[in-house]
Amino acid sequence: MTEVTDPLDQQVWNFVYAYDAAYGRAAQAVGLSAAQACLLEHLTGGGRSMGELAVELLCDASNVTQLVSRLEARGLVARVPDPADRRVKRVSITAAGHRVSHAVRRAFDFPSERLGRLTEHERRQLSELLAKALAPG
Amino acid sequence: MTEVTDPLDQQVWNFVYAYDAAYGRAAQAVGLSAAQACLLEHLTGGGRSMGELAVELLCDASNVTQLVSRLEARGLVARVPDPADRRVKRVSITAAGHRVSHAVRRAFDFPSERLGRLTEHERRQLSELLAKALAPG
DNA sequence: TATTGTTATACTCTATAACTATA
DNA sequence: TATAGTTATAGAGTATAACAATA
Repeated sequence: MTEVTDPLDQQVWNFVYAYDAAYGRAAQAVGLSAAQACLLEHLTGGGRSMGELAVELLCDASNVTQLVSRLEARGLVARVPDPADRRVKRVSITAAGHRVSHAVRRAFDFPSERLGRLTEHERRQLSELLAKALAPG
Repeated sequence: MTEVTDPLDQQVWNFVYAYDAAYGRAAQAVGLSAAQACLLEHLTGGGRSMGELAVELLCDASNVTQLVSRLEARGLVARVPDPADRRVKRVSITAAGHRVSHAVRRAFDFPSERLGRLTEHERRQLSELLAKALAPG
């Protein structure tokens, strides 16, 4: 039986495969799992509650509890009860967490090695194509 | 501290995030994990040895043993010793495995929902950009 | 002796259900 | 009573090291 796959679909698959592999290697080089690096990345834009993290990471709250606990044990994030509603825990990245997060970015060579091959014009083209594909609706 | 991220890098991150999430949902809809669906997908082009699968899936051979065992227990793949070298096990997809694999493809809506928004011209453009980014060397 | 694959083990990821604390 | 988060638990993904079978 022959599997008929659209050539572009296959290319996108390969692209995502390479991207994911590169990100996993970058996280591993710094001693993190991809899930841990991803959570840390989400905190670089500012603190989040546990529930917000669960929504952003598309996973269950109980999973966030464990991920945060492991990162907290390594001093990369801190959990602080929200004064306004003491059920809520605000998670923030520590200075050490920032250093590790930056190290992941430096080790993540996909953007520079792959996207860096494109000219400015090509990058703008790609940006417009991705925007159209991802647009809501 | 402000995180400065190139807009294209961010878009590519979002694109890959959406792609991975969509693939995970497609696999789950058929009762497979993403890793299992991925392994099955790799067999649709023909049989592989355990070692070949480990190389293609970028993981350890002991991991392939477990993934294949679970798929075999559900009748989706078959393990046959290679007559020429009886250390080697050839893994092939069964008829049931093909049906499940096709179901994953049908449930995987990212290509149609997202890439399908692009015109033929845009798809060709995207194909060329990805080819340039992924070219070996 | 070298190679292919498996087993034993351990850790992480992930979800469900039951629980605690707070609102 | 409802909500935020945790704990207990279980299944799956993953790797390392030790092992068996074959070459």
